[in-house]
Amino acid sequence: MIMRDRIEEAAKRAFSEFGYKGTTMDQIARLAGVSKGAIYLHFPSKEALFQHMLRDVIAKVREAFEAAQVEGDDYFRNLERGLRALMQFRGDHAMLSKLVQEVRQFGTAEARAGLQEIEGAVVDYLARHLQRGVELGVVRRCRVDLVAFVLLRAYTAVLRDFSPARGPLSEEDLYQLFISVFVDGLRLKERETAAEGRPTGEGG
Amino acid sequence: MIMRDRIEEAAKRAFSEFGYKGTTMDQIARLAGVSKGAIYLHFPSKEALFQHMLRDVIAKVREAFEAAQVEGDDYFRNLERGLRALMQFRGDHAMLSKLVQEVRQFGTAEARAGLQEIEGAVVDYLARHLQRGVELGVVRRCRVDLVAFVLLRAYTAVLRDFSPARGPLSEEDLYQLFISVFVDGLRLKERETAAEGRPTGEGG
DNA sequence: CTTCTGACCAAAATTCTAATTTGGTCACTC
DNA sequence: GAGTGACCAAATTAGAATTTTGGTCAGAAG
Repeated sequence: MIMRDRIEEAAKRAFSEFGYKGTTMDQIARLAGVSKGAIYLHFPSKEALFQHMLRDVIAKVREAFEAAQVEGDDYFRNLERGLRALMQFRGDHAMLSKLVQEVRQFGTAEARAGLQEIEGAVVDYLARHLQRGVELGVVRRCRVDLVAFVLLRAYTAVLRDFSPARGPLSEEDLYQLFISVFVDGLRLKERETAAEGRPTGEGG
Repeated sequence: MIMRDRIEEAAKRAFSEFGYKGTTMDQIARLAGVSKGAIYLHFPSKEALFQHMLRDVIAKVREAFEAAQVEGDDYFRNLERGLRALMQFRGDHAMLSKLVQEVRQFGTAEARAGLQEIEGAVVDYLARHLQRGVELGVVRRCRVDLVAFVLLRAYTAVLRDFSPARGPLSEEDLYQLFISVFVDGLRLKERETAAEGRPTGEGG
């Protein structure tokens, strides 16, 4: 069983450095110090090996989210911290960021499908997290799958496309956005008017 | 000046049908019934002509948003109707949907830049709309540019990537998402607990 | 037997080159 | 001055030649 581990280790390194398309089975075999045929004793194809490695990534993503949770802290504070941890993870995890680059640069179908699979898993996980919030009575009843998807995409879009183009966002900016848009909602409640920092109530 | 109009009309038709890369200056000239040199009397390059046509699209997008507004109706109802109109517009407007397809299929740089320009203009427009809401006292104070960006991206993502993969969304689903996530916020307020449709307050 | 190897193959990707097409120009016509 | 279209360098395409790649399998190793 030591051989299988060596193959997985080599595959992880290769996919992380060269992406899906840029990695060859020969390369993995060489890196693992085994023959090419040996790989096929454990995995039926390059794509199967790749998808096996993706499962590792998915597990790690969850761990990153969970590691950001602080026991006893406010539900939404924890959720926001988790979302930020997910964003951080994308930059830190070599294989993930390589796949993102590969899709952008070459549009490799397998890499694209892989990222979609990861996103799907993360959305599922987030949805379950939200569902727990609903059952705890802190989150409004809603289509948690849809909300999870929107949260993830919103964070990704803001950090990837907004921030670089229109000036960087501080953690505080992001947290304020999260609270004011998603948590409290955009509608200004009557009783909040005075607290909004407007000195007088006179409106044009 | 009739000649310039003929050129613009031909350019619009050509870009709409063949995209940026697929359209040639000869083609536009033929379609407009003028010589190629004539085009260069009015536009310094293919790209300049293309960007001129984009300004038309941007104006039309705004009109589509405004046409969806109902005088006297609730601000957020109008906003949601406007967002849905923007989504509709993308599918209906030939040049816009062709550019989206071109970017997906070939990744043409000019088409990508064009779409970004349109998005930027729409976000600016939406941000001003939100700012008016803030001044009217119906929208919470916030970074309207960031919120406008998030709203547009959220709607696009849901309709383009969520809905096709996980079953279609009715207008009602979308409106509920909009209200519960963006307008009222995800946080369940104390007084709402009873109204949420849960018969008794007992929670496991 | 099972575990593993590496030469081998068809298919896919890449490279090289010739031929075509394209955006843009300009001497010329009207 | 407004408009034309032959013309050009540069970019794109076409397609054959070559290399690389995922996957196989007869046989070595244990």
